[in-house]
Amino acid sequence: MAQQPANPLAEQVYIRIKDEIFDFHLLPGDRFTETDLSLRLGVSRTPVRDALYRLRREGYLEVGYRSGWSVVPFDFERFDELYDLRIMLEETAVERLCQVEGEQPLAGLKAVWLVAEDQRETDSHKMAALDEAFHCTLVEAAGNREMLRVHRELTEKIRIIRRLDFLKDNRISATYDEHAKILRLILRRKSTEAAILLRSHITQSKNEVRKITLHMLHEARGAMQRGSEMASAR
Amino acid sequence: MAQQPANPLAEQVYIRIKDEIFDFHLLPGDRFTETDLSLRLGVSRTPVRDALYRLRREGYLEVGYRSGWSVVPFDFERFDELYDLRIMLEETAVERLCQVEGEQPLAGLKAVWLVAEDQRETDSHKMAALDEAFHCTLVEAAGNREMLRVHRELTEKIRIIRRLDFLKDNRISATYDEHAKILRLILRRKSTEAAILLRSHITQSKNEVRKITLHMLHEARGAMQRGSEMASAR
DNA sequence: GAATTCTTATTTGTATGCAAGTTTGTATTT
DNA sequence: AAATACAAACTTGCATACAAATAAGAATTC
Repeated sequence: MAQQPANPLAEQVYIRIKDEIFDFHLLPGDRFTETDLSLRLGVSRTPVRDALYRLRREGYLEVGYRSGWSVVPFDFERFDELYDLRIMLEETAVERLCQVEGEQPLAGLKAVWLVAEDQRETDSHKMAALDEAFHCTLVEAAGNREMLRVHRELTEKIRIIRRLDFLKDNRISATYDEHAKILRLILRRKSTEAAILLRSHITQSKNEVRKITLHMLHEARGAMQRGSEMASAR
Repeated sequence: MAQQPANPLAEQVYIRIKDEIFDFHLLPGDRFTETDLSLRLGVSRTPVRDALYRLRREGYLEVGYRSGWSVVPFDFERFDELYDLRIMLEETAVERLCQVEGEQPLAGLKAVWLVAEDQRETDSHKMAALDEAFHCTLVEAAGNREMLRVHRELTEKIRIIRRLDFLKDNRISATYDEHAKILRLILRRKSTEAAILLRSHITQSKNEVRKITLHMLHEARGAMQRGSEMASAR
């Protein structure tokens, strides 16, 4: 019943390459060719090309005219701008949620974030996923599909550095506290306060990310790989 | 010196098909195949496919698994949501522009919009282009490239109906008046008033668009075609 | 006559072939 | 020894060939 994706192979290749970028197997600046990939993945160049061009349009890769592909280097200014866009989208979402009459569609969030301390998640990977889900749900509940689409794309693009944020565990508990506060404010329709808190919450993440240097990236690379080895070993 | 686009043929095909959609040569619901297009345009299926998949990702086309392509039908709710997204982006831009110290980078706009009545543009095509440029410039001047990118994509997506707005010529003079007011408010750093006026200005366009029925679309098709014939005949 | 099944033609997804242009390594020259 | 010129190998962009799945139509059955 689940309808087949448009071109299955290209989709798989897309996910695979993106994962390799996010797991820092493919590092910013790395160069490779279409033939490399098609041999390594065991498919022809056609689906590989489809996936590569998609990733190019999304800003992850660049291609030189007959001179190969490369992973685009990190651009921290761009991340800053994405965070600002994110603040704008989520603030708008929160304001709309506070104006909504009747029950707000945020029941799922309560079950995750309004829990006792010993119920909290500690794994940084899972925490990153929960954090994403929290913010996406806010935007989704606001009911504008285009804003949701933009927010989703944006979320994908900052995921690579957002994951690094949760490697410090004080960030995990801080996130729990702030999410809980924001959620309570929304449920009580304190629009302005919720928006202010949300803005400072995201700004904090943004500032944490600023501190991330290339040195930290390499440290993180190790952590990520150990993490995924552990994950795949169970 | 102008660097070659990544794949020239695919790019041309992309522009061509998009134009055909916007000029209502390809109507919502129309079906076609890759081979059709490749024969009609005289290129192979490869660049055609590249272009089609790009248009699909942008929401203009859909493809059935081994059963051909079709132009997606109009979704007026989606247009509404795009207009709301647009309001949010431009309001933010205006607020930022009012906070900027020193000279604002809006000199170009003054020359276009703060002119005597007899200097005003009357052609609906050119008017639509000027209107687009006005709003894009606002966002661009605010300095966030990601917001600008989203705004550009959005502008592309509503262009198809925005053009219809200026077929009524009272909309042209109203637009001139409102743009002039907004611009003056920004230059005088009246942030709140500028934002309010901008919001109502865009909302008006949004409401005009709501009135557009499929019947109007067909009328407009004639006008568009006559327009482009006249344009190409001189 | 209507519904159903099977066959055939159509359509996209994937693989491969070819050509134009770039890069890289080598040989030659100064 | 350094720089330059040249050639061969690569790399992408586009075209074409093939395969799998779908849709449409004809034949058949009730």
